[in-house]
Amino acid sequence: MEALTINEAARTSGWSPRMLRYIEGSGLLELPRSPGGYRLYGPAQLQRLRTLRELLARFDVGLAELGFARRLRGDERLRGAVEEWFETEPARPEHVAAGDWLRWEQEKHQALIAAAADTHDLLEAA
Amino acid sequence: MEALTINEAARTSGWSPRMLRYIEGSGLLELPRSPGGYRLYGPAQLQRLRTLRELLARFDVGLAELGFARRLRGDERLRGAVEEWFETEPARPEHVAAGDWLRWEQEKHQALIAAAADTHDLLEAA
DNA sequence: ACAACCTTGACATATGTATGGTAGGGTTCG
DNA sequence: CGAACCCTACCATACATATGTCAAGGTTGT
Repeated sequence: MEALTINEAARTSGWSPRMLRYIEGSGLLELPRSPGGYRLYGPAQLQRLRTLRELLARFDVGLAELGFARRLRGDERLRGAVEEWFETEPARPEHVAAGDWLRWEQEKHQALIAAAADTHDLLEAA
Repeated sequence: MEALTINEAARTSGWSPRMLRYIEGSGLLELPRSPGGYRLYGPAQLQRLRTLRELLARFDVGLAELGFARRLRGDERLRGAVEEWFETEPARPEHVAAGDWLRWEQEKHQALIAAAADTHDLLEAA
């Protein structure tokens, strides 16, 4: 046996066996299995588990959040949508006159104008 | 009044007033306030709220996850650490001999070698 | 074969996320 | 001024995350 089984891996990685299974289930770590189905932890996996621990502790991040980061990396469209959302400048220049405000906003992202129609109405009514 | 107050914004954005406050608190949306402290929703904010809704629904993402994406964008070091973690190739080439396996791993990321010492011992003992 | 270890699945709990209320007290604006 | 609306601060709930533990049954290695 060249690789460690789950309890040995737990001792050397700092995670509990329970969490090692949980982490695998979360998709953050792929593990080879023995013919009988035992999870096998080699140096590569152990290293990842240790750095994972360090990473989560150092930045106070959760496994779920890392899972989302993973999604972001893998899903081009998700990443694009998120990027686009953040890129939309939320700051309103103070020197824009109240009357020009709406137009100024609408000119920024034509693709989003449609949904803004009712807002326009509501604003007019106010 | 050129901007909407929270209940009006709720009606046009699809979020409940409660959630509008929650979203502001989550840091995903900054809002100007009236002199008396009322949250003010202009077209920019309303647009963002609508696209936010769309984004979360379309990809089944939560506000907390978006919050993490925000952190990733803003925190260079976090992003680097996460990137590095994911970049570490978890795949082990099958043609690496058992004896060379550890060395092969260790050569990959020198900064991480220290923590691997006990693993080495455990592996030797096995 | 047998002791020691692993697997999956289920139950349990503490904390966090996402929402909805309510109460006491200020703000707006006609 | 007064009705209508907003604010902050709680309480409450349903589901998710993170973890522990236990039971019934299969795997390993000597």
